[in-house]
Amino acid sequence: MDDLGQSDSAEREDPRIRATRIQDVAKLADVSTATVSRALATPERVSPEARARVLEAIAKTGYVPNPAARSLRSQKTFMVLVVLPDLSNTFFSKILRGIEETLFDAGYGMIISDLDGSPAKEAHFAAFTAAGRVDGAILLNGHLFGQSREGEGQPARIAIPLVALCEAIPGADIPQIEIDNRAAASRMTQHLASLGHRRIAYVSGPASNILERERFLGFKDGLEAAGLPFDPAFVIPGDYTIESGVAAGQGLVARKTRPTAVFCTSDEMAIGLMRTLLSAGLRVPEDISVAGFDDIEFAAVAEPSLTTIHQPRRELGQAAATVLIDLLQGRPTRKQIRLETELVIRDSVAPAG
Amino acid sequence: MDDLGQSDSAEREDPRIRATRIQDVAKLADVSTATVSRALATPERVSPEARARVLEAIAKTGYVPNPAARSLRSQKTFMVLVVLPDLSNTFFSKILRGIEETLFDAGYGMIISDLDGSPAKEAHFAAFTAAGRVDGAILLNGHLFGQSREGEGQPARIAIPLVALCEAIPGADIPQIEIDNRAAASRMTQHLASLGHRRIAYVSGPASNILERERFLGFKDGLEAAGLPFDPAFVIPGDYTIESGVAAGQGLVARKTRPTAVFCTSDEMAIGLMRTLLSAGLRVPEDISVAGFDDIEFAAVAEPSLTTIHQPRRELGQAAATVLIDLLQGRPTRKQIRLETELVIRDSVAPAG
DNA sequence: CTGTTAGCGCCTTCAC
DNA sequence: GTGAAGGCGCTAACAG
Repeated sequence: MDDLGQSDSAEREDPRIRATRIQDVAKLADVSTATVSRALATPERVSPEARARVLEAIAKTGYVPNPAARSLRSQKTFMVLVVLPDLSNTFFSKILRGIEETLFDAGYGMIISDLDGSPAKEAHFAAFTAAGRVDGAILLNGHLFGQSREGEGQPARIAIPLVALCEAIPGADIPQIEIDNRAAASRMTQHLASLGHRRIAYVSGPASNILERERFLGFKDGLEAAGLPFDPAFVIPGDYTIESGVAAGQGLVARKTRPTAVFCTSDEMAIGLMRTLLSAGLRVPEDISVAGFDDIEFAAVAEPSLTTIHQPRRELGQAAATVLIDLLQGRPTRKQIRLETELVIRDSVAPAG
Repeated sequence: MDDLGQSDSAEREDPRIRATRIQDVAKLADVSTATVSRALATPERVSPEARARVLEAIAKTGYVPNPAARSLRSQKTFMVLVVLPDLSNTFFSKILRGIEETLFDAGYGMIISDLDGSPAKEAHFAAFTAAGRVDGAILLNGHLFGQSREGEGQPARIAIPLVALCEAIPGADIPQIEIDNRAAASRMTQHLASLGHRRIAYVSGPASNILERERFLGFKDGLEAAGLPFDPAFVIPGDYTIESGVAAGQGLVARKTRPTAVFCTSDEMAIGLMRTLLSAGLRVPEDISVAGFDDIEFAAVAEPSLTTIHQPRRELGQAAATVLIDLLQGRPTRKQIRLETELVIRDSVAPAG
C-alpha cells in the first residue's frame, strides 16, 4: 500500500508483522505522536479537527496502544492479581466472575494466582508484585504475605493497593469486603434452635481461618441467644472440603449420643456429611437435620436440598473489584463493605423430632 | 545504607520507591548491564566470576527485572490467555489449576477470560491479543474468533500461538488436547445396555457444541454395538447446566413411556435430573438409572453417587499448557493429544429391572 | 567473554 | 493547541 516506516519489503516472508504504532497513526493523521497520545488520553486538549483526523486514522489502521510501552512509561500495568486459596473450590468461581467482569469493564485484566494450599506458592504473589506486573491485588486468602519485610535480599517494593475479599485480614489497613459471618452463623444456629433442636453439632473450618473464628463465635452467639449450653464435644473439625464433611459424618455415625442437627460451615462439607449419613442408613432430615453455608449451586439440587446461608458471591466480587479500581485511580473508597446474607430454607432441616 | 543510584534523598517522603534496576546491579557487581542481563538469560556465556558477582549483587539488592521493559524490548509478555465459556462451571476449575501450575513453573502468568455465554465478550480475546498483551492462548470454548479478518479497521495482528483444550476446533490448524468423547460416550452406552437397559435416554449438550456432536455419535455407536435401535424421542436437549438437567427430569417425569436409563452428558445435568426424579417420587437407580459425564467432585457424593466418565482434568490442563509453552519456545509439539478416560461405576446405575 | 550502543513504543515535560 | 525530544528499563547487535 504505502511505504511509510516499513522500509523492508520482506513483509511477505516475515512471520512477525509489526503492529501499528503511534507513529503510523500520527503520520496518517498528519500530526505529531504527542497529539495522538493526547487525543486518546485527554481529548479535550486537542482541537476538534485534529481529534477527528486522529480518530479516523486509528479506525483505519486498527491501532491499539502497546501495553508494554505504556506500562514502561507510565508505571502502570492495568493488571490486577487475584489470590485465592483454591481455584477448584466452587465457592470462588462466581466471585471470580464478578471480579472479572468489573475489571474488564474498567480496562483491567485479571491474573489469577491459585495458592493451592501450599504456602510455597506464595512466591506467586511476591513475584508478581515485586516485578511490578500488577497494579493491585484482591486477596481471598486471608493472608498478607509477601510483605517484603524490607531487609537483606528483599526487593524494596512499592506497596501496591490491596483489597481483602471474604476473609478479612486482621490488623491490615486495607479495605475489606465481606459478609457478616458471625451474624449469619448466629442466625442459622438460632433457626435450628427455633425448630426445637437442643443438641446442635458444629462442623468447623480450619482453626486458623478468620471465617472460621467468626462463624464459630456466631455459633456460640446463637446458642446463647437460644438459651442452649455450648458443648465442645459437639464441635467437629473440618476444612470446608467435601472430604472433611465425609469424615465428619463418619465420626457422627459412630457416636452413641448423636446431635439432632448439624451446622456445617460450608455447603461442600454439608453435602459430604449428608452423603455419609445416608449411606449409614440415617435419614436426613428425619433423623438428623443438616445445614450448610454459602449456597453454592449444588445446594439446591442436593438430596435432600440444603438449608443454608446464601452469600451474594457475584456481588462480592464486583464490590471488591470496584473498590480496588477506585483505589488505583485515586478515588476515595470505603474501608469496609458488608453485603447481606440470606437464610435459605430447604429440605435438609426439619423440626427436632 | 549505600548511595549508589539513589541520588535523591527524599526517599522518606516519596511514596513511590523506585525498584532496583539492572543498572544498580551492574554498578554493584562492577560489570555492564549487558553482562547482568546475560548472567540471567544465558549464564553459560558469562565467566563464573562475573556470574558470581552478579548473583551476589542481585541477592543483595533483591533485583527483579522489570517485565514491562523486558516485554517492550523482547516482544514477549510471558503471559498466556485462557479463554473459557463459563468460569463458574466446576468442570473447569481443576483444569485451570493444571494450566496454572504448569505455566507458573515455566515463568508464565495466566490471564483468564470468561466468555460468560455472551458472544460480545469475545472482545476480550480480541483486545488482549490485538494489544499484544499475551504470547499465546488456550481456548476452552471451541471457537476461533478474533480471527482478525485482515480488513478495514482490523489491526493487522501477529497470529499468536493457540491451543485448543477439550473442545476441538474443527478446521483450525492448532494443537488439540482432548479426550476421546465419542469412544467414552459409546462405552457408557454399552455399559448401560450390558445391564439390560433397552430404553436409554440421552440428555444432550448444546447442539452447536463439538463435544455434544462427538458424544452423540458415541451414544449412537454404543446403541448400535449393543444392537439397540436409536429412538429420537429419547434424545432430550440440555446445555450441561444443572438447570437443564432439572428441566430434562421434569420432561421425563411427565412421560407415559419412560426410559429405564438416562445418560446425561454432564454430571451437573445428571445431578439436576436425579433431583427432579427423586422429588417426583421415582427411585434412582431402582426405577431409573442415571449416568453422568466428567466425574466432578460432587459426583462421588451425590445421592445416589453417580456412575460417570472420569476425565483427567488436571492432566488435561497440564498437557495444554505444556504444548503451548513448547510452541512459544519454538519446540516441536504434537498436534493432537488424547488423554484416557475411565468408566467410574457407582450407585446411580443398576441392572434394568 | 565483555562492554558500548541503539532502540522497543509510548507519554510527558518543555518550548513555542 | 501543538511539536520536538528525552527517557522509562531492558536486551539484541555489534565490536572488541
